[in-house]
Order: sequence, then structure tokens, then C-alpha cells
Amino acid sequence: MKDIKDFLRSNSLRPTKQRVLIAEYLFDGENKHVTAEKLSNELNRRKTGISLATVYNTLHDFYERGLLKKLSLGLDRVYFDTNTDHHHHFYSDKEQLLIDINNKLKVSGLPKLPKNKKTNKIEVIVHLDN
Amino acid sequence: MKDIKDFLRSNSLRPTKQRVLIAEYLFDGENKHVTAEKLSNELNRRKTGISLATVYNTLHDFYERGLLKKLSLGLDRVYFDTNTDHHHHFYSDKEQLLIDINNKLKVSGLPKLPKNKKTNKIEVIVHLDN
DNA sequence: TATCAGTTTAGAATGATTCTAAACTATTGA
DNA sequence: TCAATAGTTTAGAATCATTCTAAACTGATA
Repeated sequence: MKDIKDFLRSNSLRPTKQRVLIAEYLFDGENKHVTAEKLSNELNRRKTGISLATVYNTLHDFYERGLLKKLSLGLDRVYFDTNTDHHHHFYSDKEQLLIDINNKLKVSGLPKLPKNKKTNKIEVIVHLDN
Repeated sequence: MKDIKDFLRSNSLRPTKQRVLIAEYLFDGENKHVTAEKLSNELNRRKTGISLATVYNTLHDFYERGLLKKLSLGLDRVYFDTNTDHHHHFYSDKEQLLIDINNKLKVSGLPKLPKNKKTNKIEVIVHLDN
């Protein structure tokens, strides 16, 4: 509670009622993958009365402060991941399934980069079926 | 010309004027990454008068016949790739840059799959910056 | 406690894509 | 060659996640 407010403040975010509620849910110790819609549903279930616009705003605020990772795996829906360490994913679009790959996955044999470019990140998506 | 028509027919696609023109452009021997919008622009430049709806329809028809690969790298725009071999990509959203990685890139150290799941494909995206 | 920059919100706007349903056309069989 | 029909094309409407707008609200500061 106080912790969450300090946590928000230490990330240059005013600890508003809405942000505190969202942060309490997202950062409860268990890693989560949420879309704006799924988060909004959860908040409605908790009768928080937080608007969808605020859910979007807050996810982006958290993302910009580095508190969330953004995943654009398919076309629709963007996922936000509370695990901000570098990692990869199992993914099934059909089943809305998204699972972290936390172990030492390695990518080797990369060709040299196009000139004047730098690698920002390497993203591995293992698409699942069945 | 005749080749293209046979090519289309052999893929269970009626060789309509529109499909022939689109196939001639896409399968001219040079690998391409196109979005519906970029393809539509190119077709307009060629004064083909093909509607945007047909561009979407045709890209999907080709994709369903396995003539194109579909890439959903970011959120907006879907890319279709005329290189249907398994390969990976350098990608820069900001610069609309998409380059094939055709060499023997390897991914190792994958954990075991969630039960009852099969790997459909492994997709590696090297996000570029600068 | 007043002030004000930062936030929240409902509803409108955006933009890629899909849908609809009416007009058009390639194919097939007689 | 031609009619019938299944497959195609198309303009415009619809969809849907997300962003924008601008007015009301609130946390922080003095």
C-alpha cells in the first residue's frame, strides 16, 4: 500500500487511486501477461470503476518507465508482460496462450547486421499448435 | 503470362485479370515483403485499377495456398513475404525495415514444450535500432 | 488551503482489416 | 457457341483495438 505508493513515486508516477489499484494487481509477485482488455475485465471484477482509457494510459505509463515489457506477437491485442527480464515465449494465437521461456535459450549463427544498425533485442517466439 | 495462369490454376485459383497482375508483380523472381497498402500503391502506380478489397482477398488467397508467408511483427500492418522457406528477419518498426536472415541461424536450449503441444514454427526477430 | 500540473474519463476518431451483397466473369457441359 | 453457375471483384459499411480530445478532477507544493 504505502510500498506501492512509494514504488510509483520512485518511478515518477503520481500514486493515484487508479494506478495503485492497477499496480497492486500487476505487481503482486506473480508474473502476468495482460492485454488492456483482460486487465480491464479483472479490474471490473474487482469493482474498481477504472475506465478503459485509464487502463491504456496506465499500461503505457508503466511501459515507459520500464515496469512492463510490451509484446506484439500477433496482429490484434498487445500483451504487457510483468517479467521485464530478457526472455522469450511460447505462443499460441488460437488458444490465447503465452508462456515465458526463462531458461538459457541461445541464438547463434546471426549474420552481420545491416550497416549502421544496432541490435535492439532478439525476440524468439515458439509458435505452438494443437 | 501463360505461365502465370497455369501457376494460378495449379494452385486452385482462377486466373483472373487481377490475380495475374498481382502474381506477376509478386513472383517476378525477386523476394518481396509487402503490406496490403504497399502492394495497392504499386498496383495503382501501374494503373491496374485493382481495388484494395481485392488486394486483401488476393494476399489471403495466396497465403492460404502457401504461396506467401504471413508476418505479424508489430501491431499494425501485416507483411506478406514471397520467400516461403523457413527463415528469420531483421526488423525495424520505426524505419519500416524488414530484411531476410537466410543463413543457418540456430536456436538451442529450448525447454520442453507444454504438454500436448507441438511446435508449429520458431520465429526469430532481430529488432534493429538506430 | 489555493493553485496548477498531472490524471482520469466518456466519447469521438483513427486505421488496418473484414464483411456484405450486388455486379461481374471464368469455367463447364450441352 | 452459349447458358448456367460457382467463383471473384468491388464500393462502401462494419469491426475492433487503440489513440485522441477536451473537460472535469486530484495529488503535490507553497
